[in-house]
Amino acid sequence: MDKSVGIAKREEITGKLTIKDVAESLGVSESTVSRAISGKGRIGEATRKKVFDYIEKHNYMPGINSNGLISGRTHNIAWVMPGDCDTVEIPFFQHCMLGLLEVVETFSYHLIVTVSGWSDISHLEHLVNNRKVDGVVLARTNVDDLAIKFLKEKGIPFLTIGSYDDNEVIQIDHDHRSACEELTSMLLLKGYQRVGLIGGSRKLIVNLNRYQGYADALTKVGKVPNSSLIYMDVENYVAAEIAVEELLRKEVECILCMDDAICLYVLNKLHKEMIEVPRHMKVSSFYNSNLLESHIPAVSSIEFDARELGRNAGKILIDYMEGKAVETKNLLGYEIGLKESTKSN
Amino acid sequence: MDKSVGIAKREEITGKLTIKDVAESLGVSESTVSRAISGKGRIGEATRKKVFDYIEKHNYMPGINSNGLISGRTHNIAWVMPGDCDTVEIPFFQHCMLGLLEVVETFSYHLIVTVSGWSDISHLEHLVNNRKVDGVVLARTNVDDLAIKFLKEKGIPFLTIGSYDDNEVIQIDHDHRSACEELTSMLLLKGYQRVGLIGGSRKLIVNLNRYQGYADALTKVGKVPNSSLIYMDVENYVAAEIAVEELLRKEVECILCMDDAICLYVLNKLHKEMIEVPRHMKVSSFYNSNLLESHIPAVSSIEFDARELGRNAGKILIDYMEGKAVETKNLLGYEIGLKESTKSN
DNA sequence: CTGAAAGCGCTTACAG
DNA sequence: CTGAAAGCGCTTACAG
Repeated sequence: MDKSVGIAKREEITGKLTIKDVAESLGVSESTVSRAISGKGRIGEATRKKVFDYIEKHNYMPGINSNGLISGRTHNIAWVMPGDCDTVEIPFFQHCMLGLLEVVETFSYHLIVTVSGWSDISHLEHLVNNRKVDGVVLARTNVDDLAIKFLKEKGIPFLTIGSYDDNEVIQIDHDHRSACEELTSMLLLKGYQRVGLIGGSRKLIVNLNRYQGYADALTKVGKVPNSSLIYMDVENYVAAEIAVEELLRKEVECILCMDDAICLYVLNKLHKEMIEVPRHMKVSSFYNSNLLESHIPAVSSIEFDARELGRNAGKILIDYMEGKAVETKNLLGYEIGLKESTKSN
Repeated sequence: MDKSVGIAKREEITGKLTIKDVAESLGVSESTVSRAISGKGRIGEATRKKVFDYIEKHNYMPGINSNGLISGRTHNIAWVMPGDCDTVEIPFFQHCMLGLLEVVETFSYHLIVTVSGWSDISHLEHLVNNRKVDGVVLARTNVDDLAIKFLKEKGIPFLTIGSYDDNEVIQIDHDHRSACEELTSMLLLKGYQRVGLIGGSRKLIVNLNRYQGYADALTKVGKVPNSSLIYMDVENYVAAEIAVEELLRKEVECILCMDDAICLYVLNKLHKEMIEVPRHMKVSSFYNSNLLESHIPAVSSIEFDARELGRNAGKILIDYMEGKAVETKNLLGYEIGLKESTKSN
């Protein structure tokens, strides 16, 4: 077998055709070529065809930079993900991005990805300050979000995936609060009296909303959230394990998990403790990623369409950038999937 | 509660500061300002400071388009994912992209994402033809890859994640062939005589490589791959179910799955059939995503570092774009994780 | 319908 | 050390 290893070195820069070259070769003016290509302004059909044939044959392509210089636009949109996203968020962001990409590309925009941290938004700043983008989509909203503050100050069009308590910022989100309320209510209705909650970081607004939904459901039936059954800021297996141990001791009948990563921890811990689901403990998740896709028993959870969310986000932002009036608060629906894991005995 | 809904409409375009404005306000020439900012050419320290103070205070930022016009570069790199990527690939691509992003941003490039399909590479074409990018990274290699053909023809620097049988294309990949060979060999060594293989699409080069590795291992011990125990192009649950049924009938002792999505299907089917793993059947995967992360029993598989792959990809491409000589074939290592699912009884 | 000219915001030899 | 001028590749009034 020939296992020769190759070495590549870049030689010349491909000599790119300019509008001037085309004009000269064709014996017309640059303006004419420009008009032929853009289709703007009056232009003779014959000339038009001549130009088209030529650029087709010689593979002329307009330089985006020149156009950008003139229009002052880049036709780029930034997609800003958290750099520290965890297991559950990865597929969510990916689907969301794919949906966003779909509509953004339909409108001839391109998508520049970047990451930002809790306290470090330097990449976003670079992108915005260097005017590399016309608009920005934030993939997540945090409490006291630096990126939002920065973007507001800059006055650049932007939209957040996730809610934010500011009527001036354009935002789109699934209705986590209602969804969690509804799911919790259903469980309460099934007669489960003692329901524990294990949730993630309270720096994420989505978790705050999920908590609210849970609390709303309790309030509706005249209960008050019992803080001794609530564990927030659970972000790793150990924390989840401890929460489960304590909830077990407190003899809850059902454990609500704020997302699938937590739910996975919980299910593993219960398995370890030989607690059978749903026979001895009901379990439900507030977010349906693919993590639990094939878990046996199937886990009850709320189903959201991340891709559709991304599509909507793109549409709204582009509308806004093009001067249309858009609503600042946009909420998308969900579905509740009651499965095996919460079945009554 | 105040539930007023907001409406946003974009008003004026923020009046952006140009180098001319700065020059006039400071009573110096544009060239001077330019030199102060770029640091190129001789410039008085006093002037330099004056300019810096001013742009700091008034928040002047250079227009990327102008610079691009002059340099002919965009400082953008394209990240091209398949639009149809499945469950296993999503976290892989995400991690890979994050690694790529890391190094690309270090070198002051930005990353433009786009998708391409089997037969539709129009978005990539648009990006390249409009000179929006200086280089391209292909996230996956297909058999008869249209994108590769297109990029070669264009002469734009690019790199593929995944192998490709062409010594001219710069490529980086995990060593799937060796990895699969090694894992298969280990299983063979454990004494499993009849080993079945269930694999995905043969249009993906990675699957071809994995198959090769499996075949290599058999060859090494003087066996020939038994085609009746090999099921390729298995891309959904039904196909996997059929494959498992047949392998069961053929009394294999062990099932090798080419990736975690297939493996998940297989495990589910075995569970349905009440076949216990590893007691009655050994199961192993050739790729370790997070899909099986918490499966009980833990599943043997090969572990790759997608993020590191992305980082390396970025470094190599940038080196190449900057005129350095780079190897065209780059292979990364892996680890074999033997777990519960392949334990002998 | 087409051309000459000015200009988008910046950089970079070329003179001072 | 600094300025005036030309130019990057294109578009768009303004004349013809």
